[in-house]
Amino acid sequence: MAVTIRDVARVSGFSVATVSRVLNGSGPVKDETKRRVREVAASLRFSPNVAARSLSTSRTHTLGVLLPDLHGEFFSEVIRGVDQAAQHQGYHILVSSSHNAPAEISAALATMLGRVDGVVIMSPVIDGRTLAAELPPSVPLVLLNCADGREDVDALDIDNHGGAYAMTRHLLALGRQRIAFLGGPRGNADADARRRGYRDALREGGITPCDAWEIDGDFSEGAGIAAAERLLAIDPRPDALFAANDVMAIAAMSTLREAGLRVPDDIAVTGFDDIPIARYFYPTLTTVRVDIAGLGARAVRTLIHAVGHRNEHTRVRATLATELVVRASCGARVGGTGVKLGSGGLTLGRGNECKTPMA
Amino acid sequence: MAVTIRDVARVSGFSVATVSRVLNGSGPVKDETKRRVREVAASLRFSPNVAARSLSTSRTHTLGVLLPDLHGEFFSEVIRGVDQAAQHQGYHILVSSSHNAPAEISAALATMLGRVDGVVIMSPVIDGRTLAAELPPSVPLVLLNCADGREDVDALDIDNHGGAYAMTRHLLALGRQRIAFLGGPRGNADADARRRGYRDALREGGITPCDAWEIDGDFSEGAGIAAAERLLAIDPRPDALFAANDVMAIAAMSTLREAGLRVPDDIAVTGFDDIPIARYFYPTLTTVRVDIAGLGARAVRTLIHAVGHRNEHTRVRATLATELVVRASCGARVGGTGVKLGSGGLTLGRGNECKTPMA
DNA sequence: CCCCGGACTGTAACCGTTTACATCTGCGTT
DNA sequence: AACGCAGATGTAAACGGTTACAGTCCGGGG
Repeated sequence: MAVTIRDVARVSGFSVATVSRVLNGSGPVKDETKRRVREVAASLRFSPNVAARSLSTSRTHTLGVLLPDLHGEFFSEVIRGVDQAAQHQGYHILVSSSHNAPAEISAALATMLGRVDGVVIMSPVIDGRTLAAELPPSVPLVLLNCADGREDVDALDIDNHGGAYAMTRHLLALGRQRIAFLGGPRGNADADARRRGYRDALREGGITPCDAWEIDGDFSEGAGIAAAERLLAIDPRPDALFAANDVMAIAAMSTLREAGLRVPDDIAVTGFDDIPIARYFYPTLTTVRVDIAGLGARAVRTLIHAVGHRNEHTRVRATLATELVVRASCGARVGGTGVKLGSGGLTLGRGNECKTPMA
Repeated sequence: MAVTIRDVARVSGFSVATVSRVLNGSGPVKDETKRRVREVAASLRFSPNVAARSLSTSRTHTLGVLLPDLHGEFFSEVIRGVDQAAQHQGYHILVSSSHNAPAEISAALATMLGRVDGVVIMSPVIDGRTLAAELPPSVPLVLLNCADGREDVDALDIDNHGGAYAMTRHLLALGRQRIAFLGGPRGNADADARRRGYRDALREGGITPCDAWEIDGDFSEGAGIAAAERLLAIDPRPDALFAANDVMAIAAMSTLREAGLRVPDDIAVTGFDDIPIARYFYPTLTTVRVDIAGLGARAVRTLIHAVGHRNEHTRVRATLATELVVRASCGARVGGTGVKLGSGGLTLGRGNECKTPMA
């Protein structure tokens, strides 16, 4: 039915080997022959059968992307970065989400196995060792935001600790004394690192972290609301709330305002991620910017490099910088007139880029 | 290197045909044989080679998803719905985005062609005929939110017109006289239908749509800001702004408040989409709810049905209902005390589900 | 003149499944 | 006893590429 390489060979008068060589640029072929073969291939609208090709080369030119979830802008940004980089290098991406339990990841990986040349896994809740063990060592793997990875797999994450540390220091510098923290789920690598950054900054500022100021959340709007309600009951009330992501910060801020508090006068509220909407909220949200799409793109570049080297490359372990974005919700008086709405805010700090190639 | 079906055959003492039959549940096989084969397959950790299988069956168990963009929650919701439904039916999804020009779509389709059993394309800016022509008629195709599709392809969209109509009627019912509309890009199917809904409702309310009240946007935050600034210069100033999506509505609302206007007292602002954050904004945003994930899921079900019937099925053409969600930003006094924050709002209207199976 | 090597091309063996067709049972019918 | 039939299994031919290996041709060095 479809036109095959044999048809091209027959019509052009050359053998399938020559046609293949022309189309793949492998082996020496006379210019005149190339021209003729290409001409015939084009006129027959020949397009090589992908399955046949990957059967004989055992390459799929496809990368797998496993995400825990797809809610919110965070994960779509990951995909965006991944897709852009993959497309740029001629790769396709197979996306699979809703994997939180090891068993689910394991099943997803199993069905992906022959379909992809490598896998990017983002899984803040499962440790890297467990994940790496699910995959044959020949399959390249890049871990994103994953705790406790093995040394023999590539791993990228963002500077959660540095970002949270900078934010907390910033609030302290503004004179806030009682800074509450609304965290993510315990055991989530991102959430835990942000919590540590918060605590370290407090201690450095001479304040002992206290349990009453730390509220557990789950990165959802609902958690933001619940946290705000709980905050209103604490006496003395904290004068700042640092939420581990923007979504919770925004929901909490709404709830606090609804209850009659002024933000930032009565209480400062800040977030983490810098989702696009953060700067359009009222008051505009002070937060920590994270280049999520950049993280995804970098993961793909790392993965394709690994694929090209048959997974026998030097492993990469890198932490991407985060950036403090100061807007109105923290109460900083930027330039004496407040923050111009719609601007990106003022960059006050920057995490460290640390890249450690492994031996 | 890897274990093949021949290994399983050899070890179990049966032929490859029998092994294949057992593993695929095709053809009659003695129970004892089944047991033995499964046992051996499991012990050897046999996993069939995907490429070989699709070479001989010409099925990939993979669906392609083409999106124009990946910014914002809208598209990630599409993917979420698609992924969920696909996973549920044992299919994988190949995602590709950033396709706005016909040439880009065409190229993306070409590289996808042998890798997928069917394609979902969301492309509000390119008409359905052009898209359908890019694909051989044997490849199942489902169009999402696409204008002017051919009758021989499945097409789903959402009731943009009905939603916009309901919103505009609602604003009129609240006594707003001068309702401005912030649209999407001209030529975008969603945007155009929402604009028509707005105009039709105005006319029905005895008001002649006027150009001065219609502002062109592009669904971005920047467009919301620009529109708000332009609105402030109009005399007499409109007493309501209906934006064609939530992102623009939120940005516009921020800008208007920044300029000293009270929302909704001085001007009502409403949106479209009901993104999760809409109910946490201050004031909470009145908008039109759209079940985007549901749209994606339905697209996949339709596509898999088409794949199963070799694309010789009865074509589906359906419009998914939208729902007016009344919160605070429109100035409605729900229950006399305002809208409870965090609630889903009050459902006042519902678009019509219309499903027209084609002959 | 012979031989060698490099450029070019062809033949055919793989890659690992599925499946049409053939074969071989055993059993019930006529 | 011959036959038909259905169930169980095996054989081998696809599927459509890539590529190792084997030519063939030609020019230059010995």
